[in-house]
Amino acid sequence: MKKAVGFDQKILLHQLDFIVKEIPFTDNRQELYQKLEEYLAADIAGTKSRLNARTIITKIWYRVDEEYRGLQQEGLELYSRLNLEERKALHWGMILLAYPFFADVVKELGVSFRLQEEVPKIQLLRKIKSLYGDRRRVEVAFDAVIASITAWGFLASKGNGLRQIAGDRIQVQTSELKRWLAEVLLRVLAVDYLPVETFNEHPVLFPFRFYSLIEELNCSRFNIIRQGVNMQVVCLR
DNA sequence: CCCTGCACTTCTTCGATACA
DNA sequence: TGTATCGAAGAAGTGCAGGG
Repeated sequence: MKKAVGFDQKILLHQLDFIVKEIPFTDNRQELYQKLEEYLAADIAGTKSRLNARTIITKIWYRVDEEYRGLQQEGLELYSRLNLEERKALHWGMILLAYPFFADVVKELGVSFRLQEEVPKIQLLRKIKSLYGDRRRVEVAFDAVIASITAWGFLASKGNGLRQIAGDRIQVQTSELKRWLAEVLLRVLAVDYLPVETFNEHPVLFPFRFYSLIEELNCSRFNIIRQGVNMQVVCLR
């Protein structure tokens, strides 16, 4: 059982913002890597660590899997029209697609936060290790994910516990973003359909909240199917 | 002392180029 | 046109320093 983890460095939002802004103005890979290298030099002193961070950042937004190219393009276009908070949701979605490890960690966080306000870090790590193996690597990556989410303002550490920053669930209002995130969720979970309520409550998206999602999903992109008396299911067309 | 975060080293994969 | 080779980039593994 050796699943890839990959996400092993703390990543900051402004670094992700940077690459999103640069991609449209950059012709080739080398040029982009060069720009990113210079930009990261301000944050990260060690050469190798900087390369690691660059690897992660480019995997999220630039070296996107073939099957997610559409979502990537759409994301890049959406970016400039969103406010700071909603941009976080955009980055979040792209990371979920790029790093299953990240998705697993935030899912466990989301699940735990449903039950309790504060989650012991050790307990969470144990759970992740059960999925990825008991390796030092898993610890390093786990910390990287936690540190990143904390830096983005979603988490606070308190002793050995992690708590969600209360009342700070980001409201996703932009219609296109709601649809975009809905598709991301379907892809990340690798399912064809989901009950409507699930979108708002899914642990993988625990820092975000959608309003009046049903209207948004009633569009050319999705099919809404009624199942039984009061169950509606959403699937991609 | 140990834990945490950062950095360095090693192994693997991928892609470009050259040559048959 | 197909394949061998080589270098660059990615991912994992290991080491180490600083702070509690």
